[in-house]
Amino acid sequence: MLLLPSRDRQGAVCCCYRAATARERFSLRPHRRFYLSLEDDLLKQRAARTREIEALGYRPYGQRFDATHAVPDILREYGAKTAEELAARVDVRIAGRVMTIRHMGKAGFAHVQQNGEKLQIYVRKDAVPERDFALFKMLDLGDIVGVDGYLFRTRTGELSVHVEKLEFLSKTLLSIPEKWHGLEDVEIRYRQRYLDLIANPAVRDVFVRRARIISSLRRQLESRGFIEVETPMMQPLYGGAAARPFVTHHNTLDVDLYLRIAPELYLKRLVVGGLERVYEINRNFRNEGLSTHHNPEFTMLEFYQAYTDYRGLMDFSAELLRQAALDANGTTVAEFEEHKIDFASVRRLSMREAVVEFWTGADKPSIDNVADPEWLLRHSSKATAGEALTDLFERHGEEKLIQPTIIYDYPVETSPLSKNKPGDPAFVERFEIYAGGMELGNAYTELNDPQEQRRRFEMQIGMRQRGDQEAHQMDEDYVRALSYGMPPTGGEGIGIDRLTMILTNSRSIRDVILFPLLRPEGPIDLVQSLRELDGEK
RNA sequence: GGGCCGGUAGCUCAGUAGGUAGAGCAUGUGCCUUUUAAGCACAGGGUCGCGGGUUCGAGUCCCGCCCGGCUCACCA
Repeated sequence: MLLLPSRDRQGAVCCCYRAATARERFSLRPHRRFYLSLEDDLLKQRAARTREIEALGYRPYGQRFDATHAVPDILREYGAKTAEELAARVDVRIAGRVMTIRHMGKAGFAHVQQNGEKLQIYVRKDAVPERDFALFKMLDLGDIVGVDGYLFRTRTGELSVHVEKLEFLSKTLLSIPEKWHGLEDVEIRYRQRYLDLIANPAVRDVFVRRARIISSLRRQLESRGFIEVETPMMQPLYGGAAARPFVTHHNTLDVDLYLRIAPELYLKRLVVGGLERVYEINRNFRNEGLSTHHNPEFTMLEFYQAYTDYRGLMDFSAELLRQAALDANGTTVAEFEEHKIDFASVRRLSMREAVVEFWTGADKPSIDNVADPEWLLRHSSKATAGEALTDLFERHGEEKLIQPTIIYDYPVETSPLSKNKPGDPAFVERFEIYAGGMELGNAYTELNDPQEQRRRFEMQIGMRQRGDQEAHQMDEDYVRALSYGMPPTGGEGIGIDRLTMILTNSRSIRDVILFPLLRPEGPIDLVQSLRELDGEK
């Protein structure tokens, strides 16, 4: 009886978590058919109306409709034209979803929405075939129609289509959200994103801008000779990041596989093979908590460029971000929460400098302090000086990095795949990009010495044996690939979701992912209602 | 996983002190040929997230559970 989620979760427990029998499930919901809820009522009305539409000779689920314009095109092209300018008749043929209807006896107005924008149509009895006016009178909010007519301005000045022919293209059986407040229930917005997109044009805009960001990055990489590749998402060994994986199973091979936590090790194998500039934009999966900044599947751009190093990537990253901001928003300045974040330039600080600069509280350290292992270990509970420095940076610096900032030179302990800094073996040539208080990207000069890589993996295995579940595993094939010689290479990953958050002023990562991960919803009960309607025909 | 907040009509929300469950939009019927949150009249629509308890009586108080949001922890 309830077609929308957000209530009656008990059934969900029953069917999803306890494997109840059909009889148990039925007995839990004994009242279901004794009530005639409003929504069942609406469903019945609309099913009946579907048959009436058919009786008038229209197909309730329509057919091809070749429009002359999309609604946004008309608004752009004719939005500024006066009534006099429109007097020279402009014929249009448009399609869209009916969002409002105002009937006035022998005439009426409606707004038709397409691609997130609305255009008013005016239907009067003496201007359309009799059958079309009968159809107009039985339209429901949410139906999809096509119209032929000409543009005019109403007495109140709104650009509208004076309809001469009405076509029916698709029936809605369920009610669309209310016109004034739209859809605000966050849970329904995420679960039924299609309703969110219909009701909230700003949501559509976020995803349009997300697409522009991705195509901007692709265009920039392609223009510099990078080629796009796809590497395995199901991997027998997972690696390239510190994270816990999702596990799955292949039946025929009878092997467990991991959903990748990063594509890194495969992309570098390709660099070994001579694909000197490669990139991949796709999903990573990490079996960890959810938050406003974390979704278990998220989109990363990773790219590798042979014969450069992390310094080269710093310059390139700054340009990539600047241009992506420009392509998404037409300006390098992004309004994010209460900040104006300017991607025109990117500040650079070493991690040690950042700890000093952003230190909160008394006894601010000196650069010499943060380079002193003993001092570091006194100020953190971590086991090694390197981990202590990272810990202090995360506690003091990270959230203050609002403007785009590169933090460089990381301790070796947390970076098993990066090349050492010459003359400072405790550090590696690595940087991360921060903006809006979030980590956006991570890059380094790739470690290409197979002996050193073997030692790093062994160090990680030691950490794993001491209980670090996220420490890297030994990947012997990767060491073998490096043993054939990988050119000196710089590699980088950029979190597309987070970049999109900043460039679309979205507080939560769920607002930039079309279908963020949620717990499965309870019974929907629509199929049963539809089955009953089918029987009543 | 911890803390805080929320779940009442299709949608957006009220709900007083524990005493017969409300509004606007949407829906149905009638009127209305340039309206625009169109208007007027009448009508229908609720397992108050689920279960248990206290009580003569629970949307309201207590306990447990489900779902969501924020936040902390972990992470990018």
